[in-house]
Amino acid sequence: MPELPEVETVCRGMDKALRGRTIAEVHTHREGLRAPFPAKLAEKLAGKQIIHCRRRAKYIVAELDNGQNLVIHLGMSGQIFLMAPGHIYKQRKHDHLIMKFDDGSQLAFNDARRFGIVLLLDKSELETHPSFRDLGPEPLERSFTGKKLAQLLAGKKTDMKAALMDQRVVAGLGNIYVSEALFLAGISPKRKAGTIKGGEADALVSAVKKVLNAAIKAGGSTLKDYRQADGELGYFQHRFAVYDREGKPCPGCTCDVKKTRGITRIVQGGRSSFYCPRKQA
DNA sequence: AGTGTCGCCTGAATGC
DNA sequence: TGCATTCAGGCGACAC
Repeated sequence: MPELPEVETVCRGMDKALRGRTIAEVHTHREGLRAPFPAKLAEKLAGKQIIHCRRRAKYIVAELDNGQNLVIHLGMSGQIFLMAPGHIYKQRKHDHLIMKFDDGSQLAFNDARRFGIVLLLDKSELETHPSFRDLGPEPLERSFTGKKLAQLLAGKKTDMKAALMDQRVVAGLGNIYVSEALFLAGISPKRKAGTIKGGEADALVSAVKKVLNAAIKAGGSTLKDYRQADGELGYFQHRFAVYDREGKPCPGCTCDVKKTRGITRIVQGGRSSFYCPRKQA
């Protein structure tokens, strides 16, 4: 379940390992994932140099020296394995795309559930492609303020859970960090989105930035030795306040959890939300 | 246009 | 032990 912090961590690892590298060979082991791989992907990538790797929403964007961009979305279960030069590559189950580089580095895109996607886009398409066109603001940018969020939520009848999951409102949040941010801001996932404004909007934006930055920091510390061994990127240990903690006390809890039953799980739009009904109004 | 629901896919966890 | 069922969820497709 890679969300913004996990994708950011993967991008940083890829950038460090692959910036300036030239793609030597590409192999695909099936037709595609959620969508077919771009036609003649291996041919189109061979010989191109990677200028840098960056993130937009939950997409990894590797800019190539011909103006094209290799775009990877990890979906639900996608993982990137980076292997240092000299590492003997052993194919794992669900390794769907392999890239080899001029210095002997290798990258494997592994995705058990195949919800991931691979695109090859021109620079201009990073604005116009359906996957990018409607994306909302990056939550960690300065321009993402309480005022901005309140504008985006104005008039919305959906609940806050759905609103923050909507990539058109803000880009990069998923099920985990929506629960975490709403808890930190003291806002119920059931609140109608259009009612969030002023101080609450400010608090929510601060909470979003705080949970994302903390998670990125946690991910960064796991990156240290990523080029050793198999170089798995994308998942790291991170302690959550409410996510997947049904029935447990929330941080700073003073309740009698036996009576209050602690953190509550509800289903919204077919997805679990975790929250504290006593702290989140 | 905005909102809500479904299905894609596999593996881990759970139930009988 | 083994088989079946449930659940996880990003996101596009679709219905209303």
